[in-house]
Amino acid sequence: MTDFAIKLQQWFTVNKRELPWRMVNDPYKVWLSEIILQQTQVVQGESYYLKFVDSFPTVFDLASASEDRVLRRWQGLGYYSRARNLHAAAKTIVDDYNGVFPNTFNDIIKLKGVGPYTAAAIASICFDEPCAVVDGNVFRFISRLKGISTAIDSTVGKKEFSQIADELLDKENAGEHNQAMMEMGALVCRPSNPLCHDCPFNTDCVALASKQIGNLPYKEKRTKQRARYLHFFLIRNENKIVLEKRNAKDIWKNLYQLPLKETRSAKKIKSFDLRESQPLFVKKYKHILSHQILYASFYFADKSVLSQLEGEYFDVDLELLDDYAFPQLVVNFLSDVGVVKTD
DNA sequence: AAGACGGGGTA
DNA sequence: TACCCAGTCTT
Repeated sequence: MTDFAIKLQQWFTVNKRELPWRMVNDPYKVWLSEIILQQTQVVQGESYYLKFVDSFPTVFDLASASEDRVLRRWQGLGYYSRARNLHAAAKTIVDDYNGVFPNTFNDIIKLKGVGPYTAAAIASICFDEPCAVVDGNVFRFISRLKGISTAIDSTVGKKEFSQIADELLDKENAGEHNQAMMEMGALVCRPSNPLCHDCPFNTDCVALASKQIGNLPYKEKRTKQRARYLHFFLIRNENKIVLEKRNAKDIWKNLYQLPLKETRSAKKIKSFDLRESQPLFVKKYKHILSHQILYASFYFADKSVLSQLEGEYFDVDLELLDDYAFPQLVVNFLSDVGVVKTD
């Protein structure tokens, strides 16, 4: 065991957070937590984890549930392919593994939605396989500790950081070591205002000595956003409203929404002939996603507007809206006009 | 190799 | 604003 690994695990023993998925090393629950925490902070994912464990205590419960029910539990968390893949993988585990979670990195990574990070996390935490995890926390911690400015979003960077993580790994305690690496990145070696004064490695840190903390890790790509203009129609009759399901390869796949007309610009809706149904403007929202800025308008309308739209529409009783997963944008609107209560 | 994919938080 | 988050999949 290296001095680094000893110091790291001593720090972890004292400072680790009590998180619900750390109570037991049930691979089903560890898997669930890892999928939920992809690109998601612990504070945001924790309540979803508890909801999932409560709704689907075992992989059999998850596999036998409908996709609608799984997506509804995921509502508001984003990156919904995670939920769809989670559901598909649960079926694989039940059908191909008799419900017994695969126990090697090479089998685990075959599951839908499981990549190198998640496979290493599960294999090390649950099955003591010596695989080093490399997530955003580990990239940051290593790049600063070693003073490495290779882009973390490049192919060579991924290889380089992964190799260093392998060298640092305590192979006898891979699961604890990996969690300690990530916890360091999350609690001490934070993106901004890292706690270098309290860091057990501050005398070893290359970036700290060279005043490069603020410049590391280095990333070369920056995401570009495009604008979209969405016009939703709230069509209400009696105690029902009209919905449609999103099926396209696009954001929010397999979620539900109000009847939608998308236009190329903010003004195009004016050429959209709505006179007969006399829609009443209600509310505008600007909704920010990683790659898109959504300018959304919501209108009250009646059923005649549907003849001017293309889509498969159906009525749903207001009492049953809880069974459908909606994009957060739609949840915000329905909540603001009192059609639904927020959970 | 580069984009797409959500939503919330920080400075 | 810009960047980040216990990343993965598609093109």
